[in-house]
Amino acid sequence: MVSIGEVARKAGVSVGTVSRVINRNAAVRAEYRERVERAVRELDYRPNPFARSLRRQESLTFGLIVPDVTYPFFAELVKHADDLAALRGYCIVLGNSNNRGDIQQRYIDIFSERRLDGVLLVPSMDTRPRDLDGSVPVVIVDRGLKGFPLFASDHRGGAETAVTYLIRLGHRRIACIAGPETLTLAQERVSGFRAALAALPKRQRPTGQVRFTEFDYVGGHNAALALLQGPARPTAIFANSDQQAIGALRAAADLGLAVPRDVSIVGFDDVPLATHLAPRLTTVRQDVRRIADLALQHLEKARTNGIARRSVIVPTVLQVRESSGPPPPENKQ
Amino acid sequence: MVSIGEVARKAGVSVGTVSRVINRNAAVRAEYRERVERAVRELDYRPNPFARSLRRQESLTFGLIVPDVTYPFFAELVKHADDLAALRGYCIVLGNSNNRGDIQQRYIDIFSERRLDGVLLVPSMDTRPRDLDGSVPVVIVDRGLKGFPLFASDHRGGAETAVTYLIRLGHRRIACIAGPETLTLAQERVSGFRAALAALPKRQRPTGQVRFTEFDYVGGHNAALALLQGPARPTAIFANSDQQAIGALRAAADLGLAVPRDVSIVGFDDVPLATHLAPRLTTVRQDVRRIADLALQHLEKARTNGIARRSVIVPTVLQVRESSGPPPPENKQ
DNA sequence: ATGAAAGCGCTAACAT
DNA sequence: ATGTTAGCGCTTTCAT
Repeated sequence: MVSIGEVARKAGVSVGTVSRVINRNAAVRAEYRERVERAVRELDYRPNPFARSLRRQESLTFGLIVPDVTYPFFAELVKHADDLAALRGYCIVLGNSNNRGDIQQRYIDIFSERRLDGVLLVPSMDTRPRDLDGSVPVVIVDRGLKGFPLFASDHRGGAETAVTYLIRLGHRRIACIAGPETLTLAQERVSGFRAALAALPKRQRPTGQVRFTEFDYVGGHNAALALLQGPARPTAIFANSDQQAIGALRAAADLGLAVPRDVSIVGFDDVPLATHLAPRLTTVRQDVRRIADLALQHLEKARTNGIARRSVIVPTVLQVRESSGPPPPENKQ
Repeated sequence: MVSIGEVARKAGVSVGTVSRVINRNAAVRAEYRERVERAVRELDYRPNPFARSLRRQESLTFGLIVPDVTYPFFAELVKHADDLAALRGYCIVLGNSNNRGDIQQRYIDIFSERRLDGVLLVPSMDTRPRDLDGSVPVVIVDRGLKGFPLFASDHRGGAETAVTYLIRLGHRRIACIAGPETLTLAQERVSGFRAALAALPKRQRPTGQVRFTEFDYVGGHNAALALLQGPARPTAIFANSDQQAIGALRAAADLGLAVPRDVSIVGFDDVPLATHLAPRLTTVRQDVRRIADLALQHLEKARTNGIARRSVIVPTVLQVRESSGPPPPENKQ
């Protein structure tokens, strides 16, 4: 590996000058600059990042901790974060917490030991990380820890819009498959769900059963099975993730129910898969890229300005597709 | 940030001794060791990783470049790689090449500039990376560049098994939705497909149309649409990814065809989603975790032994589920 | 077994 | 505008 000293010698200048040329931040005589650039090229010189980080106290690296990359929504988040970070000259090191608080904590520790410049944290369900105002700046993304500033979608508003849409369609028995009860994210979507129901006059107010469960396929499948086999079968299900919605689709198929003829299903996230199912999924679109961008931006400024003190809420958009429609005739009011 | 010097002072020993205690690789008098350990604890000392990397010439970090994390198979790979790397004390920095050769190349460059200890590369479709025997050890995973050593599944064998199974079921018009023609991976699966067909005596040899396309939902959807609307509609489709198979499922639904009654569909990968669709997907299971493990293991040894010279092939297992069955009666032979 | 000190490769402050 | 040099924090050799 060629060092800055060798470049300096070859170019016939001092290491200081070479450094100035490389970092383009100081005036260097044109002739020297060229000599240095040529030497760099000929020796194929790459500055040693460890030395630079040691000196500058920065790693040009962010950590990203997600509950599970194999959930399509998080995969999307990872993809955008990676892309946007690269645009800014940063790398992303990944931490897959597997929905476990202890693993999440381990990654926070590792990332702060490694002196990353910041961490994007999508908290896994069960634990509030200690040490959040420790050595590494942390920004919470997607789902809030109660009371912590957050970069996320308007979960409540998105849910309310979706359910209002179902009500307008004529549904009066609407169920909600929510996320794990411990997550504020789930609470917020449920509260949007309830708000939509509450908007109707009391006497025709729809009934709204809620089931809290995992955000994944299995959670949605089981919850929908229970709902659809229970008393007063709902004519519409509002699931809090597309994965749950897919599980619900599967449950409907299991029971010989057609979607949307017998039951309407609405999801949340609008992952790519949503448009490739039969039927295509009606769902609440989150602007993941924008969320990632804002969070990254914030992290980049964090060293100078300190960490976020206020939450940033990004709007969602309902995508109406085939999996929702009017309720069966006998249920119309 | 507390430095090793401060620890040494507090413990009343030299920095050398502190270093020896931290790295547990040298004999240190028990009394000193304890004094050092206490000082470390009380000061909450964490060795500076940049200084260590600078000295040791290692980063304890691997890069992982995938065509697209949002493809469930790659998400799975990333998850396992992350987990297994953490077990070994390594971190994974991600590079999402977006199926583009130029971005892939950019990540290879970035990763070697950053002096990562190794790179796991799942090549994107169109470009052979230059500089493969450059500064950073690279291991190719999943899909081969012609002539390069590779850690991957037995693509050919997996395909052959799947198609043989369809033939045994009685299918005689079997089509193959393959990956992009430029990938050896696709070629190998097609060759397995053809080998299975060729095993039958000439006069009853099934016809086997092949369509090369993207590995994603859209590719599968379009290919299946064309296949199912073409002359001599196949009674079974062997798709080269679960995503393609899902697209094919959608195509069948579009055309009012029931699966598996009118057409059987088989996928490849066995991503988690495969068991959560209606109908559940028959598919070829890849042992992603094992592949990731072997590749990582190899990378860890690479610095001493040099990079792989031979490919490692991991067996696959056919998972029979609901999306496949005997052909419609009128097609039985 | 331990301390002293060189040196990894760079940046930035200082002197000219 | 440029060269010289201290020092970032660690590991490791060398002496003892």
